[in-house]
Amino acid sequence: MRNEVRRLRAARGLSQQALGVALGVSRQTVNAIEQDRYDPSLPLAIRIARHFGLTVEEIFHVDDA
Amino acid sequence: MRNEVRRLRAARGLSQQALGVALGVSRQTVNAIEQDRYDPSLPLAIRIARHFGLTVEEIFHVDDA
DNA sequence: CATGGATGTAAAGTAAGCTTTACATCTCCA
DNA sequence: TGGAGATGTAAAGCTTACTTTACATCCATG
Repeated sequence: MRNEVRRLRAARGLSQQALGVALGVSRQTVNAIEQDRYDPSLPLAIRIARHFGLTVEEIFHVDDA
Repeated sequence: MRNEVRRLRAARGLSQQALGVALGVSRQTVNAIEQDRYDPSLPLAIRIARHFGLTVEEIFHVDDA
């Protein structure tokens, strides 16, 4: 799964740390998601989408199906 | 997190088994999600939403935030 | 130069998502 | 009546999501 998190975060001038705090996760988690090392849980994905005022599907793109 | 999976599945006359097959998961997984025993992973949530022609946010509702 | 902020990454541990196998209950229908 | 399909649930096992701690690198700026 690819995602737009890095782009959205950078566009707002936030650090990974700051975004992590806003989302209630560690900066390592933000980093891992941005680099596609793993997918966020569903509740975290929904919080991310809300944070950026977008839908989950606008931020997270399934490669295969 | 609450969700509309049972309602949507029943409206289409599908068994948990049939939905599981369509989604690529076991019927126990469908059952557990319908009963809020745990949240689906993000990729599974996206597949569910697609299956029903809805968005993730239309199907999965975060209680708290 | 050196200090600090931002990022990348790794290891160890816990919790959550999902599987298979198995059993129990209920309902419907031949 | 009894067999089948649908559902609920549990245990054991594997993988993934996330944490904390820790260290390394890269820039920018005093």
